[in-house]
Amino acid sequence: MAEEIVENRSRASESVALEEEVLARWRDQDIIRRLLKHNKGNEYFRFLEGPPTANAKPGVHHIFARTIKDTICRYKNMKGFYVPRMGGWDCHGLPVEIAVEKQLGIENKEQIEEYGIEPFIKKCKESVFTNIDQWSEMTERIGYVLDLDDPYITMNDSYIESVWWSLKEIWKKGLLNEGHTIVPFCPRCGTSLSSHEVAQGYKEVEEPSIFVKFKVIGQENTFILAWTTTPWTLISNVALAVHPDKFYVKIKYKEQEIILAEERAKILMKEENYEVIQRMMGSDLEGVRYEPLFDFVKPDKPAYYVTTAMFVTMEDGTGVVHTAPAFGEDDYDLGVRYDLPMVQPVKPNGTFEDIITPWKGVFVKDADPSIIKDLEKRGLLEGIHRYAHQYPFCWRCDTPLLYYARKGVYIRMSQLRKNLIDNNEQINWFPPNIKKGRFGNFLEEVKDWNLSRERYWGTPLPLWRCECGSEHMVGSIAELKELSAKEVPELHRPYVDMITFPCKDCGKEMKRVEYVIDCWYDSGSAPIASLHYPFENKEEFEKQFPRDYIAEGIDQTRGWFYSLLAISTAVFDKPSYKSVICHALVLDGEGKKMSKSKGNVVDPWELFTTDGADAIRWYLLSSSAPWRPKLFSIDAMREANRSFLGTLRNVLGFFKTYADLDGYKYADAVDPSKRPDVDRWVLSKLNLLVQEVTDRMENYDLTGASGLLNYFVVEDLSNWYVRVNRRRFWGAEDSMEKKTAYDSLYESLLTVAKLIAPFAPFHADKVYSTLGGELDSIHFEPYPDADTGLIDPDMITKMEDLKTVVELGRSARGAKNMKIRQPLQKAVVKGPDPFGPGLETIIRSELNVKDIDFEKDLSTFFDMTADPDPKKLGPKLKADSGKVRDEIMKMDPKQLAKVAKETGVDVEVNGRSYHLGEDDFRYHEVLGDRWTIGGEGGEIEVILDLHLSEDLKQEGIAREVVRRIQTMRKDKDLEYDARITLRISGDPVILSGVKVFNDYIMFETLADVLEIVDDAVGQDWDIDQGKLNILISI
RNA sequence: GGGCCUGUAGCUUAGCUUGGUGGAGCAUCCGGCUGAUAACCGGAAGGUCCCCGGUUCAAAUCCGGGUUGGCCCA
Repeated sequence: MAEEIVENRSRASESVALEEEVLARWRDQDIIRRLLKHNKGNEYFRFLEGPPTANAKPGVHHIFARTIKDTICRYKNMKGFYVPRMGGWDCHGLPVEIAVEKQLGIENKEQIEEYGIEPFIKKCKESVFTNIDQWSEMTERIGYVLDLDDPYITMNDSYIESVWWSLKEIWKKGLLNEGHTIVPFCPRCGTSLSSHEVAQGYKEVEEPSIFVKFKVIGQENTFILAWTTTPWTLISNVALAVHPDKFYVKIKYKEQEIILAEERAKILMKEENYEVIQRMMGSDLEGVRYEPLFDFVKPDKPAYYVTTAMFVTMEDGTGVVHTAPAFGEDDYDLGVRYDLPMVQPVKPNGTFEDIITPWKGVFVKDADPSIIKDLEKRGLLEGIHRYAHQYPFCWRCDTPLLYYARKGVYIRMSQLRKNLIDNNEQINWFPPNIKKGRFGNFLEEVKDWNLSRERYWGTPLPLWRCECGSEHMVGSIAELKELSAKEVPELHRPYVDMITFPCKDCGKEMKRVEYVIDCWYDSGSAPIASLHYPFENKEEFEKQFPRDYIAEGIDQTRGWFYSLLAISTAVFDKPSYKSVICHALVLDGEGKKMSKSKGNVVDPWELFTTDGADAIRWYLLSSSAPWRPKLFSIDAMREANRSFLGTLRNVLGFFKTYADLDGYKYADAVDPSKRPDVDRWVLSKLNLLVQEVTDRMENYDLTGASGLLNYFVVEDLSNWYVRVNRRRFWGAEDSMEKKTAYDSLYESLLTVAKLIAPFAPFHADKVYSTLGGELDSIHFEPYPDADTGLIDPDMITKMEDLKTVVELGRSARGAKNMKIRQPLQKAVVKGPDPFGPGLETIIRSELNVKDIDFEKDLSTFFDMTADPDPKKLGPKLKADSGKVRDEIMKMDPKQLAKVAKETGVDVEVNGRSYHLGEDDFRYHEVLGDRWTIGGEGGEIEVILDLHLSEDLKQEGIAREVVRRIQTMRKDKDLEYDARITLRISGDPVILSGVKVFNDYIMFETLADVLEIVDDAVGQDWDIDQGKLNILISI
């Protein structure tokens, strides 16, 4: 076990050493910066980096995202495109504020104001880049080509200025409004929460839910029954809502007449007796007026009547929903539709206003029991139930959240719904189902975008307002300067709040509306603001819009993917990106989310020092499609490293070992048509690979491409081409065989290196430099083009058949326990046409046979056998059949078949004699004892001749001896080309083999002398054929 | 609570669009090969294709319900 770990380490550290060497070279030669300019002047491939927040450490999932981005961009760069890759940092937002609050030991807005906005945002600014060094180092270490020298930074004034410009564009189109929105609000912290924060705080709670009776005006003793889980909102009730298309009933119940939904009546009243007086549609109830439950607040608009709404469900309650527009989103929307008054008698700290005399100053939820009691006393309560449901709590202080109507500024995205959907049509989604599914569905129901945040650290909303109601949206720094005639030190709060200017309508002072904006708007503006458009880079912006490609986690569907599309639709009515890869999260080995509290987080830095970046990159891209969740297993990653990168390094090592010995340089390559069949095969496969990989890459199919590359490197190149051609590299003298082998292997390695360069940039560059690449880095090379003229489909088919033949031959040997080291005389192959002398050599050496025959019919190798057919014997012989059968089975089955066919068989049992004819037997074909078969019954069959002549036996011994000598050479760490002297003693049978194959043994083991002695004093060996002792000296 | 995705050998996964005897790799065991490779080759063993129901001559595959894990939303 311990050994295994050491092995894995050393294997992995080979990778790390290689990468560190390449990294050092990249640093020396400034490769990354040069790549950023590579192909400048050519056509653009327009990529956009989604800005991470640099105040948290990068994790494995960030490496995943960056690998996906980098691989596509590197590919396009090699394909000849100029690929600008500007880095970006997302700086604003509540998470930053919260981090600073923690640092300062404060936790609400009052405390921030006490501390001072100016020092507070200074702290925010500092905190933003807490971990920027880690991000930069990670980016460099994984080889992500990204411009970190000149990134876009969402908190810079130039960036903010472009954001302001876009907001003014939207404002000019009349798409920016102020109005109420219902927001989740923590009464204790005094702030609304972002949806992300709310999502963290859902808990299952059990609360009282009550059935309340609303007295109908103008109908004696008649009530509408409604249901609520928040009794405290009844004080703010202004309407009831019913479903327009459902049936409602008026029933007689306990001497009163009650109106509720028919479906609900059946469920709620099933144990009781009630009589239906009247049946009607919900829409029939619209406009019915009722008496308010409470009269603390006098509404300023008509209220207290029945409305209709589609959101009313029959899942629970009575099918009648009590409506308080100030305290629920559905309620609010309904209020807008019916122009209902907004009754809001609750203070921001969650207590009732003084006008609610009985409960003034009481926290609303605490007032519930007493409100219930009050209703009960007045006979308006019909029942109380315990009701369990999910309710949000403040994730920081555990206070139940309240939904409040708050004023806010929003973009009317609902008005742009059709544009969003049309623009989405032009986007190429990976995986494709996101387009119509998750994202498309979201667009179908898109809501207005609540842009405003009552916070401090964010892009300030550039809206100034005068008390006369006049508004002005500022679209640039220059405009602000001109209006105010003041210098603006920076665009953040509180500085920007101090800027005022006279109202053009009334001359009074205009003040900024003190919101900052949602930070998703910041990052969604990146295509515009990263270039400081339209103040600078107009031409560059036009060249880069829309972007060709972005890639982020699937959690960004309603985040960045949406904000990008929303802003470009609102400003330009165009999508801002054409293709997008949504990748899934990286989970731990058990499929659980990685989190610090679970302690299952994989530290990227550890992986960099143990396994290296290419291993992580390759594993993440090749294991499954990017949108499949990655169950990150270090073992699986090591396996990917071992099998792919390890094999590649090894093939390269093999090439280098012999190329150095022979002083081989790639020059004057032999024309492929003049190379051996096996070379033309590998070049066929290579060029096919180029074609197929390119096809996958063009379709953003990184996993498909990596699978093809893996197969070629491991199976075709290493396990087949190198394996079957090893001897061509060993030969001492220069030959055409050898030259072409080098040429073909060199070309294969170089092309493969270029193909994998986007995936495993370090290994690719190492292969390139080892092969003597001319440029400073492989990454400046063009991506290979397939030479389709070299693709020979017949050759590919032939080789597939040949491999099958070898496989079946080995299987045939295995069936009879015949070692491959023992040469056999003949293989007989059925199925394919002859392969030709070149390829047949491969079969001869792989199967260790002297001859190969191709036959159409193998029946001559089979003998006919027979056994009695029990179905025939039974009916004929009855009780004796078993005994007759036993008797016949004593005979040789081959002889039996012959006799049965010729004369029939006579048997005597218990004194009775029987004659069995030809038809009483079943016949079988069995292979003769001399042969062994692989693939019997298949399309291709291989038969091997097991007969061993004296010669073959002796050669078998010779090969055993060679094998032992080679093992000893290896153990002694001899140089590959070291010459040796051999002294061998042993059993006579062994020595006779050695004598006959003296020259062969010397040639194979690079021996200058081979002496047979009486008693060699080297190593003892015990092989199948006998014992021997071998002494090697130099 | 809702929407989307997901579940296949001990582990990682292919197959699902278009129904027809589930296929790899790793790990295990037996055997073989080896002067590039702790690699490789032959063989064995290992499956409730998450569960239940439906459609069908036939379901891993299509449909419905449930469930696991994930994401998004509430």
